[in-house]
Amino acid sequence: MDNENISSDSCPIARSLAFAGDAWSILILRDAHGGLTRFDQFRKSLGIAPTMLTRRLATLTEEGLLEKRRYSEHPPREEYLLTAAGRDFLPVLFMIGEWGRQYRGGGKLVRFFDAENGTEIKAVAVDEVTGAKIGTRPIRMVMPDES
Amino acid sequence: MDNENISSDSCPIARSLAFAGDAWSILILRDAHGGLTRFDQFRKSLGIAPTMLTRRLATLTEEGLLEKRRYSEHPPREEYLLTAAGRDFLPVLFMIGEWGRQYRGGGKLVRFFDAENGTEIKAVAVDEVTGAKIGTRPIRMVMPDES
DNA sequence: ATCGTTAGTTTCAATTCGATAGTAACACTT
DNA sequence: AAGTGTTACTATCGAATTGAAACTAACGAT
Repeated sequence: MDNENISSDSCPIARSLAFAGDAWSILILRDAHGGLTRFDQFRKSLGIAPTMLTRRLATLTEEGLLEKRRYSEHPPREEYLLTAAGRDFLPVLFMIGEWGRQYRGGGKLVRFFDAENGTEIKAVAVDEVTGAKIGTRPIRMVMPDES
Repeated sequence: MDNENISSDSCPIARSLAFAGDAWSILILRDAHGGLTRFDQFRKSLGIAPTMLTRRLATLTEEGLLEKRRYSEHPPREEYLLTAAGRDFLPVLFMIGEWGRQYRGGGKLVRFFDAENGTEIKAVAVDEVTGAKIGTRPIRMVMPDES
């Protein structure tokens, strides 16, 4: 998909997708948010081929969503921790999840609760300024000028 | 990525990704939200190979995010319109965009404004119940029981 | 000394992707 | 009437990516 050109695109969605535009990366991020840090934990959780996992972890690390930390010198062992950029991906995960819950919700699904007051979390995207749900008010798109 | 098994997964994220887990699909959805409806509009906007586009449009249609509508009988011509499920994908697009804006924001970016009051839209994900931003409060995950 | 664990690499076949060219069904122009 | 343009594709084929399986390195435990 020629990620080089897309990264210089003026669309922030395209730019995000240039690195995390595949399902494995997003699933790795999901698991990282769930607390997994190690190669084998990801491998077992995802059933991913080790070649894929190596490459995806490397990309996510290069792109600054994960960072490698050595947790043992002998033998040398690394674990992968979320960076701030990786943690800030959580809202994306929740919105993807919310869509899936609504439109692919058959059978049993994992559920998330607010740990403090016990209510089930229902993620919605709102405009921080108006407080309105995204999609409920007309939107005007402004292209950057060429200057 | 064996979408069959993943669709029966208990994770709503995995289920969403089983169909829209590739960058082209998401970009098509983005353009559909931007008002594009026809094959050639998508092709030119995305620079996608027609083979890919045919396949992606077919998948998105099968999965119920787009619907095909005949807009001309002679010659037979179809256009692709967003369904309710497709429109409800907008929050996902906005959150992906917001992440890109924050972490891949160099250079000029498209911007979105509330058409009514002119303020720039800043999409944030919140828990509809508590009103708190997603990620600012501890979360408890509950697996579905096996019964 | 052998087994198990962790984090990979190597190899290779199968699938998918992307680019290019071609097709079908018309409308429009000359 | 013939040629050109538009739209929505399909066909073909080489290149790149993916997935499965086996193997390796560096230990620690028994």
